[in-house]
Amino acid sequence: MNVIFEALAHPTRRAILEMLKGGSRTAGEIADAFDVSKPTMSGHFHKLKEAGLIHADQRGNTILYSINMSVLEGALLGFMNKMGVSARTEGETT
Amino acid sequence: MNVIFEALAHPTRRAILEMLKGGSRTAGEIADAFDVSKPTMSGHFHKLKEAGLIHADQRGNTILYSINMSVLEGALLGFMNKMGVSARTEGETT
DNA sequence: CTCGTATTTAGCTATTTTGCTAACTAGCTA
DNA sequence: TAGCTAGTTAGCAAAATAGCTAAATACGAG
Repeated sequence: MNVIFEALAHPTRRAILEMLKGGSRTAGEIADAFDVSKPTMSGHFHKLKEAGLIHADQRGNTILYSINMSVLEGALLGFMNKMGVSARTEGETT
Repeated sequence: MNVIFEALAHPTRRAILEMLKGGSRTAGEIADAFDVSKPTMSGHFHKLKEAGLIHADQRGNTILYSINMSVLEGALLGFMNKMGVSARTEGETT
């Protein structure tokens, strides 16, 4: 849980997740969308991966990253629940 | 928004918010509940305050801190919304 | 096998964060 | 006013973060 909130603390990493929300992208595609070097982006990927927020899929020469929505949801809803912030997932009846 | 996620990135600060969820507490009461020095706690209060997540109320000799739930809710729900995570506040009909 | 492309790892620097102790400020009480 | 209590500010050190360039790795194409 802590590693997830640490991963979410950087605006670039939140933007990567937002971009991935629209579908999987290669490391290069994502990197091109930001104004930092590829190694720096690679470091961000690493943190997101270590938090379990994204998943890497080697596709030949490239790496296809995709978001792990359930991990993000779990962390956010879990924290909201602990904080007494009322929120529920679509369809939940509690 | 960024300042809020940065504030939420530290486990002690999240724990402070969780403690404050149960009602207002003085700086000393909160500090006593954690195993770090008071100046360190004061630094955490400062970050939470600068993020708008807590509010300080001077009561004579002591400072009473309380959580600003709407700010926390706004940030979490706002981010979830941007990420396409389905969540709504209690009673919302959208 | 060699070359080019995609991406990460290594190694470095600058900045920020977290924590500490010591000192200061403000308010209460005697 | 003097002294206590509550809390913050100042100043410092250690560690983590974020960024860079250069080099390494891995794969596919020729």
